[in-house]
Amino acid sequence: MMESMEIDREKAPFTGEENKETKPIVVVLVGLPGSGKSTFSDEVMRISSRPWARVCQDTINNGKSGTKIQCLSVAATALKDGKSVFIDRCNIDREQRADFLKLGGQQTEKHAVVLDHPAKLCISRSVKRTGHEGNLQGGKAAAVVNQMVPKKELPKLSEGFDRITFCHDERDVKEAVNVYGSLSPLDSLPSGCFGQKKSDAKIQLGIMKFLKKVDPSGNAGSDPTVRQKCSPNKLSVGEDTVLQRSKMDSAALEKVGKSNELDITSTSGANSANSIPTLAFPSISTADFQFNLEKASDIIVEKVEEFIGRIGKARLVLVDLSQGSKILSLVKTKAAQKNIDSNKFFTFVGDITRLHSQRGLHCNVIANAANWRLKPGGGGVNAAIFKAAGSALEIATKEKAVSLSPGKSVVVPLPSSSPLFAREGVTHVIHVLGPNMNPMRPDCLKDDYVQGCKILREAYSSLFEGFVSIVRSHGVASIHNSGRPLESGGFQEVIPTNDDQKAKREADYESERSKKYKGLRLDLKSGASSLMDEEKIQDKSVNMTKSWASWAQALHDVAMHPNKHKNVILEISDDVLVMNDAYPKAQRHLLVLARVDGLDSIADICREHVPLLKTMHAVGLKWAVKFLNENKSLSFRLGYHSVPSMRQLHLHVISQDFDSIHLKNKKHWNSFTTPFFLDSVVVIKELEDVGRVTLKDDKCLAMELRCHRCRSAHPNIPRLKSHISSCQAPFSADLLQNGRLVSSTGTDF
DNA sequence: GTTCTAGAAC
DNA sequence: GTTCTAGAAC
Repeated sequence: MMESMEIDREKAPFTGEENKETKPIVVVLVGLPGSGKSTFSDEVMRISSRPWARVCQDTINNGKSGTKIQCLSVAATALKDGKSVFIDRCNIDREQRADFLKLGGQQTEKHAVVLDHPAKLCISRSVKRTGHEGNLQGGKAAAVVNQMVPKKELPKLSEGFDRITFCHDERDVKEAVNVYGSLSPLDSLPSGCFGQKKSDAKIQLGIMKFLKKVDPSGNAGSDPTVRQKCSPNKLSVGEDTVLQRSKMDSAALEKVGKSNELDITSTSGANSANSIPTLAFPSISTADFQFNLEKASDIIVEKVEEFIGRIGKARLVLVDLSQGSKILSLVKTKAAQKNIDSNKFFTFVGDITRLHSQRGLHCNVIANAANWRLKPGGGGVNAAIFKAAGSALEIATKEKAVSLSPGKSVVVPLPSSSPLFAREGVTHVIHVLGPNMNPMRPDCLKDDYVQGCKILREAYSSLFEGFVSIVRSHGVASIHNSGRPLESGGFQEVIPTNDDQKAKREADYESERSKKYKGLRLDLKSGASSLMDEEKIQDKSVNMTKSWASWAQALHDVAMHPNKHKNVILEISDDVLVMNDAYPKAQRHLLVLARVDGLDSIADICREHVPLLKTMHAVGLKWAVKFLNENKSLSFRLGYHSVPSMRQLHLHVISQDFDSIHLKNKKHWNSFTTPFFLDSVVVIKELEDVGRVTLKDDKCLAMELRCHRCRSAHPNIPRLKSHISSCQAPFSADLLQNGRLVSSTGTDF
């Protein structure tokens, strides 16, 4: 496992220097006439805060069409001025693009944006356009496009591009416009191929075969200059800042053994790599669980040796985030000593959640150094993988198992809805739990390395067994032939739970899953969900109103059945009732409840409720004044939570001392001191003026802790509370005006 | 909404 | 080691 600090280096994963200065970008637009290249660049330039120049061959000669040489010269000038440039010409084949890839040398990023619309569409567009300009007869325009179609050769990373974006429809184009348009002068984009259809490779291959231009394998390796450029032996770490992406990748690749005939192309984003099933795995138990590195590296090599004969052409890759990783170098050395085939097993530096997009290494399976609860969090690889894979992985994991014992693993097919599937091509995650030697962590084995080594061996056996089962059951075919990963072919180890708590969780699991995830299970079951599930899903889609958990019903119950709660009610009428907040967050903290059934929160309010809100405010204000008469040092705000936790519309009347043992966390604080708290007077005014209330996102609740008076920031709740106990700064003018703050010195009464 | 607690932060 | 947060469970 990697430490979380290392995960933080994600943005500059290699040396941390990559992003220090941002290079201008040469964006080579690729597309037929009428594909929208000019529109694309215009759109980006319109919204971008970054300096751009559009180099358009059609207009470069004082509005008339010019030459490629002119384009190169204008582009070079723009780059010298620090501008990024769009090369707005068809750039339909490799040869046309090659010279633009030399622009600015290594000081520029080279991108391609492919506007790959159907030729029919391009023709109809360019016919219209040329008709307008009167340059070409419609028929001629069609002929020009048609002539170009067979020459179309999609760009590849091996040509020297750092990044290629394929757009197949208007939605893709819009997305790409946003991506480039929102780049600030300091931003850079991740390297790699984005949006490529699986069929592209085949079409491309067909064209190439037809033209006999390129090695039909489609490999960049057919280009000797690239191969040489990529030779790991020619690199040293110090060169990284000026290296281009393809070099970075190969530098990141720490091949086991001394051979340098490694198929770099298979790791540079070329399609051929996608066809080799590859398991990327972190070193298990050596980070957080403090397993001895020497022993761990022995076990890794031993287990790799045992399994390497069983995985066919598939590959195992030990991954670590840091360049100087001890475990990588130990394993590398030991694997070389044992002459393990370095094409099938090697070590690799990179973020395991971004091996394809950042490092060009496609791994269809990744291992996760999981925790026993199979839950996100905990830092390191586990946190990173769950974060990168999104909720889809959590749900898919729950489908397979709820806990894991040390030495065991569980194979989880990754739903296509997961970003890891879409971006990285990961089809399976194998969670594996190693032995813990860290006394600070649960289930520590103390120094029992006899037991520890046994469990670590089991862990790798289980992991590799899982990978073997994936390779054997569907392997290559599953990676790209379907829109979603196939179910694992039988292998999985669902761990029987062995203590009461775990057993309880497992028992709860079924009912909980049906409660929480019924709407999401469509992703998991490929149209084969049971009738029962479908009924539940339909129910959910019909009933769109928010459902409230049982604990959130308390206020509703009081409002509907006040007789049952006489002891807590301070005042009651037909419309409203007043009660103390059960967990007051300040010296004085009341709730004024609406007694109408069906008004759960401020989201249900519209103009017709203004009289009710005015009543609630008047009642609340009356109590605030009463409290002020008892203690003139207090001040009050009356307002609603944008998104309340408890059902039944309720107005908070809360003194601004926030002196309470019940105020314990950030959510408490921010729910009363950020825009999440909607002042009653403001809500009423908004309803009267525009007929609806603007709610605030619950992002407010995660904001930093700031004093509500002087706005100073504080690192944690205790420090904040200590500060507010003495801060006497005046409240903001905004609060003092408009009657939002009720105090004895205020203007309200 | 609170309580409980693992694990992050110090 | 203690303090504090944040997520899960209710």
